Amino acid sequence: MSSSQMLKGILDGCLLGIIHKGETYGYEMIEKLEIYGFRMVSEGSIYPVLMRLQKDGFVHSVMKESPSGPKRKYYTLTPAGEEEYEQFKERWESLSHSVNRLVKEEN
Amino acid sequence: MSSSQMLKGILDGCLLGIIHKGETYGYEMIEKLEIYGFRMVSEGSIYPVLMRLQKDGFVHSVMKESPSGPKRKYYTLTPAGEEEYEQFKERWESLSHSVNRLVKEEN
DNA sequence: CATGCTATCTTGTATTACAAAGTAGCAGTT
DNA sequence: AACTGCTACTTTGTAATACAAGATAGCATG
Repeated sequence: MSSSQMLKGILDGCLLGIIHKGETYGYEMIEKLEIYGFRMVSEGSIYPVLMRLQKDGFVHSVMKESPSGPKRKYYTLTPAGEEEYEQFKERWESLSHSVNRLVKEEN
Repeated sequence: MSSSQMLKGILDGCLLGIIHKGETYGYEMIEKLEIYGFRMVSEGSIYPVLMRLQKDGFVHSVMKESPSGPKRKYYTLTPAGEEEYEQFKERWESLSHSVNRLVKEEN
């Protein structure tokens, strides 16, 4: 039972959420996740997720020049991605309420 | 991205929580999970978890007669199990706050 | 030209939820 | 007695997926 196991099935929804807030690229998403409090989400975790999201038609990507450094792959949500994000939020609401009822219940 | 993936790393903590509330057995835990709102957590999910928890020394089990039906394996938390449950709650707090910041943030 | 930061991708591994199937006890009905 | 359905636990195989580790490469600064 580790923290990383708890991320399963949540990470992809969180990435949809971050892209939903505005076009962004992989490397920057890692920094944003850290700001939200996610500890040590590594590149090896998110790049495969981004590719899966694209394969499933939830995101669209464009290569753009960086003002300094290598090119960046910027992601945006497709309509299907917006819909998927809405569904993720509902699933998260349901799950987190269940866990909180259990964990915070007095007795 | 399915609901079942979101359970990963959470189910074992929830089982610790249910046992923490009082001695109980596998079949009954499934019913209790349903009451808390967990949808369709099947036997094939929880029995392997219970065996892992026992192997790791977090729970102790005793076979007892049922007033009707086959014998039941009743579980209780060991001190290490109580400690593990406390740590799970902290990890859950941290993770759920991070996700909620992301998901509920206005922008 | 060497170092370090930025940026992406790939491979292999470990974890784990779950479907499916099996075993078996007991109660009530036919 | 045989059948049906509920209770109760176990095992096997599969699919999903987070992540470590490593590879590749552009750019800037000293």
